[in-house]
Amino acid sequence: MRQCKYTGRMDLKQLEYFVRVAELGSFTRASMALDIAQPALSRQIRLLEVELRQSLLTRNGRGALPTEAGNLLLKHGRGILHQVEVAREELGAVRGALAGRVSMGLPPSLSRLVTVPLIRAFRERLPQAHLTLTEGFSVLMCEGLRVGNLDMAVLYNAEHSPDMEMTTLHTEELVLISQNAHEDVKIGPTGEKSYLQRTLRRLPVSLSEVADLPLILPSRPNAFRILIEREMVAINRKPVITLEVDGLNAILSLVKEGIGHAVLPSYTLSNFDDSASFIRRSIASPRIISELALVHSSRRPSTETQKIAMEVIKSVLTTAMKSCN
Amino acid sequence: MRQCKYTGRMDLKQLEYFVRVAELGSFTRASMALDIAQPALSRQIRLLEVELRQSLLTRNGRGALPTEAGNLLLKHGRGILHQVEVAREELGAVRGALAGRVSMGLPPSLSRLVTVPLIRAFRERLPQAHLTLTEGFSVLMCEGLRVGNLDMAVLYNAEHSPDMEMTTLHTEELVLISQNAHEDVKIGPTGEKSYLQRTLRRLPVSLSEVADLPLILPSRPNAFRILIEREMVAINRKPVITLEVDGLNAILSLVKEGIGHAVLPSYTLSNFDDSASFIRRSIASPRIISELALVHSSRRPSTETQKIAMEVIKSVLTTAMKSCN
DNA sequence: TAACAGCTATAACAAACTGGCATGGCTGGA
DNA sequence: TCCAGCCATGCCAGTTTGTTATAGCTGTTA
Repeated sequence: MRQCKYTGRMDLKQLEYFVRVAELGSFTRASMALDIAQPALSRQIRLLEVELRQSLLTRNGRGALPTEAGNLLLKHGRGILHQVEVAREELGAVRGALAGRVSMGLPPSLSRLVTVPLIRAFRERLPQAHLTLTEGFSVLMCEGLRVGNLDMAVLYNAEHSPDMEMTTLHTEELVLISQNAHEDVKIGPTGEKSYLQRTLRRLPVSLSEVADLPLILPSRPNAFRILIEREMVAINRKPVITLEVDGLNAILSLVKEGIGHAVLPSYTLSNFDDSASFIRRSIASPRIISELALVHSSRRPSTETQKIAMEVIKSVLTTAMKSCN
Repeated sequence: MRQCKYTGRMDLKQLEYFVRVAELGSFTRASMALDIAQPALSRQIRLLEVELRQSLLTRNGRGALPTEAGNLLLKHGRGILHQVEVAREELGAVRGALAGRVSMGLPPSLSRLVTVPLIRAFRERLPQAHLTLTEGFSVLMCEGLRVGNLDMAVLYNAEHSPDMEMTTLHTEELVLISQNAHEDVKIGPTGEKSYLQRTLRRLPVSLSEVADLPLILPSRPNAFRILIEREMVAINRKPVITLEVDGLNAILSLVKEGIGHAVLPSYTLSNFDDSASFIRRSIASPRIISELALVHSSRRPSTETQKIAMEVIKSVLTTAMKSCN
C-alpha cells in the first residue's frame, strides 16, 4: 500500500516552476506566466526547498529573490531544462527534417567577424533548426557548457578536461597592435621616429621588447591576458600594464589614441572599422600561440543537428580566418 | 478543478525508470532494482512512450530491448540524470560549507586596528568564503552600499535611512590629542608650561577650551568633522582650524610636530606607532559621542554567509575596542 | 506438441500528489 | 494609518502513482 520510498524526488516540473519564479522575481507573475494558481507555485517551491534542505528564494513584501543556493540551482535548472528540450526535440525529429535547437557560445573577439556568416550558413544548412548565439568570456562559457546551458562553445586556449571534448579549429599567433602614428611619435621608450616610420609596418619585435611597452590588456582571467603573462614569465619579464580594459573595441580605440599597445590575434582588427589606423607587428622569439578550439561536453550526447552545427561553425571559422591575414 | 494543462510532462522519475529498464533489459529486474512493483514500471514506461509518440522498448518473452528511439533517449536520459545529480551535489556542498563572497567597507581610521584580526577571524569562521575589504570615507561607503558594491560597511555616525539597516557597534567619546611636549611647549595660546607638564596627561578639558586651540581636522564631509562642528555650534563656538587634512596618519604626524591638536577617538592612536609621542585628554561638558555602526542595505537580502560575516566583524571590533582604551 | 517457467500487460483499489479557491498575514508605500 | 500587492495556509477535488492479483504471451523442454 505504501507508495513512496522517497517522497519528493526533485521534479522537472518543480525545476521549471522554480526557474520561472527566480527569473520573474515573483510568485504571482510566474503563476500567471505558467498559467497555474499562485498557491500551487508556493507549495511546489516549498517542497523543493524542503527536499534540498535550504531556502532558495528570499521572500519580501514585493516579490522574491534567489538566495545564493537559488542562483546555483537556477544555473543548473536552466541547463537541465535545456537538455530535456533538446532530447525531446530529437526524439520528435523523426517526422521533421533537421529541426532542433543549438545553443552556441562565442568569444566577443570573434563575434563581429563570424556572427553574420555563421548565421547565414546555419540558415542555409539547417533551415529548420533554432540557433541561440551567446557572446561571452571563457569563464562564463565553460560554466555554460558544464551546467548544460550551452551545447558547444568556441574558446581560446581551453584546458583539457575529461568532461569536455575539444577540436582545435585554428592556431594563430598574437601580434603587437600599435597606433599608426603619422606625425609625432611617442609610442614607447624605444621608439625613434625615423625607425618607426620606415619599417614599423612589418618589422617583427621580440617579446622582450613588448615587455618594455605600455600595454592595454584585458583583465584576468581573460585567456589572452593569461597567455601573455605566462609567456612573459617564461622569459623573466612582466608586462607593463597601463590599463586594464575588457572589451575589444575599447582596447582598440585606446590604442588608436596612442594610450598604449595591445597584444591580440591580428584578425581582431577586423572587428574595427578603420584598420588603417593601426600597425601590426608580429612578435618573434617566442611567438605567442593562441589556440582556438570548439568545445562540447563529452557527457552529453550530440544530436544530429548539433553535429551538423559543429561542422558549420568549423567551416565558417576556417574561411573567416583565411579571409583576413 | 481542472489541474493539468498538459498531462504528462516527461518526468525525471520516468526517465530514471526507463534508463534502468533499458540498462537491465528487463522490467522485472529493473523493478527489483528500483524497489517498486513491476506493473508500476510497465505503466510509467507506457506513459512515456505515449507522450513521445513512439515505442522505446521492444518487449519479448525474455525481457525488453531498446528500440532506436529508445537508444537515443537512453543517451540523453543518462546525461540529464547525471546533470541533476551534479546539481544536487553542488547544492548540498553549498549547504554544508558556507561559501560565497562578502564585500565589506571600513573607515580608514579603523583599518590598521582591525584589518588583520578581521581577516584572521574571517578565515577561521568562513574558510570557504571570499572577503573583499574596501577602505574609504563614509560618503563613498554609503554610495557603495546603495549601488550594491558593498554588502556591508562600518560607518561613523551614520544617518538613519529606511533603505539601510544599522546596528550600533560601539560608542566612544572623542578625545583631544596633543603633542607630548618634553621641552619647549608651544601648544596653544593658553598653554602654560608647568601646568601642562604636571597634569596634562589625564586632565579633562572642556569643549570650550578646545575651541580655543588650533585644530587639525579632516575636511568635510568627514563624520568627525561634522560631529565636532555640530557640538561647537551647540555651545556657540567655532573651532579654530589651522589645517584641513584628510588621513589619520597625516593628522597625527602633524600633531606630533606640534602644528596643532586633533580631536579623534582615542583608539585611532593605535594606528600610529609611537603613541608615547601624544597626550590624550578627554573632553568634558559636553562629551562628543561618536557612534560606530554596522550598516547594510535593507533592500537586499543577506545571505547566510553575510550574516555570519556581520557577526564576525562585530566581535572583532568589540574585542579590538576593549584592547585599547 | 504440450506443459512449464519467466516475463509483461491489465484491472481494481488505495494513498499521495497536484492544482484550484478562499483567506489570512506581512510588507511597503501613500 | 490605511491600502494595495504579495506570499502562505487550509481545505477540497481530480489525477497520478504505486500495490496486489491475475491474465496473456513467448521460448524452452520433456
